[in-house]
Amino acid sequence: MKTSKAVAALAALAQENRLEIFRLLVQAGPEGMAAGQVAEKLDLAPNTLTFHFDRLRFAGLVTVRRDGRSMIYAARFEAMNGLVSFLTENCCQGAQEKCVPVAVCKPKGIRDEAVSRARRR
Amino acid sequence: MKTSKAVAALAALAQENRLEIFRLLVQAGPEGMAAGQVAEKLDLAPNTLTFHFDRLRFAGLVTVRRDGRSMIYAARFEAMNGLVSFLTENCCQGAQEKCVPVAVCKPKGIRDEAVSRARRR
DNA sequence: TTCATATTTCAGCGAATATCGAAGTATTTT
DNA sequence: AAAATACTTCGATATTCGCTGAAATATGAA
Repeated sequence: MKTSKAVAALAALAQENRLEIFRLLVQAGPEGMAAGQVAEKLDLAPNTLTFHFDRLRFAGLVTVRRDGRSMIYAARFEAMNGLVSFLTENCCQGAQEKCVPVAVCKPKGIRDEAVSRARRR
Repeated sequence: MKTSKAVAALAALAQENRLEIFRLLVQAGPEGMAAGQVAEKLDLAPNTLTFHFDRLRFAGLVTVRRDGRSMIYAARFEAMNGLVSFLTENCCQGAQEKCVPVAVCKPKGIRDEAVSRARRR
């Protein structure tokens, strides 16, 4: 992962509301959640929410799809794992048995391919 | 970990120079690095570097100690691991065998106590 | 078609951020 | 004590950020 990409992701998460949005999506899993549900759970104005979703999306941390009149947002687990491995890269100076540099989270429905792609970067 | 603490850490890392500083310290290990060495490696003005170190320190991501006329900065691995586990909290919806929620990195010289303290939060 | 629901776009404003140059402080060397 | 080294503090500035309110767009229901 490039530094600038990591900075974008960290900046996107470095805001109280956005961090909660992202964590909600992480816990919701790969199927995601409708924007309206998120708005309700976190008590945010719809336009504010759009603003935050845009930033998360631009940073590569979430995806969207339309379902009827709702927009379904979902966390991109590869991005999250990639960020974690970037942060912890070479953190153990040889004590490899104690380190878990990649593939921190692999929820149901996420195939191995995405994880190994993140590992390669 | 509280959300506001995580936001502070993410904000501290959400800047190109600071992220590189932190990664350098992570790779340097628990003994840390003198400010001057960091300045040289990353080609940063000393005052700018102080500004960034202050933010990392305030966010709980690094520690300092004086050694002669040098200031030695070191990454706080518990903080890093705590942040990672906060981000990935409950990310696997029951597929626990595939998840590594805490203690991602435990370098030489970091005792177990610090890791288990992070786990408790 | 008309209305209701779900979300996005736009303009604007106060607050926070990153960097720079100049001056200040602490520690070691001479 | 004076000079050099290693950082830190201060003041100023241009940029970015997060929120609000009003209006617009897209889809579904009546």
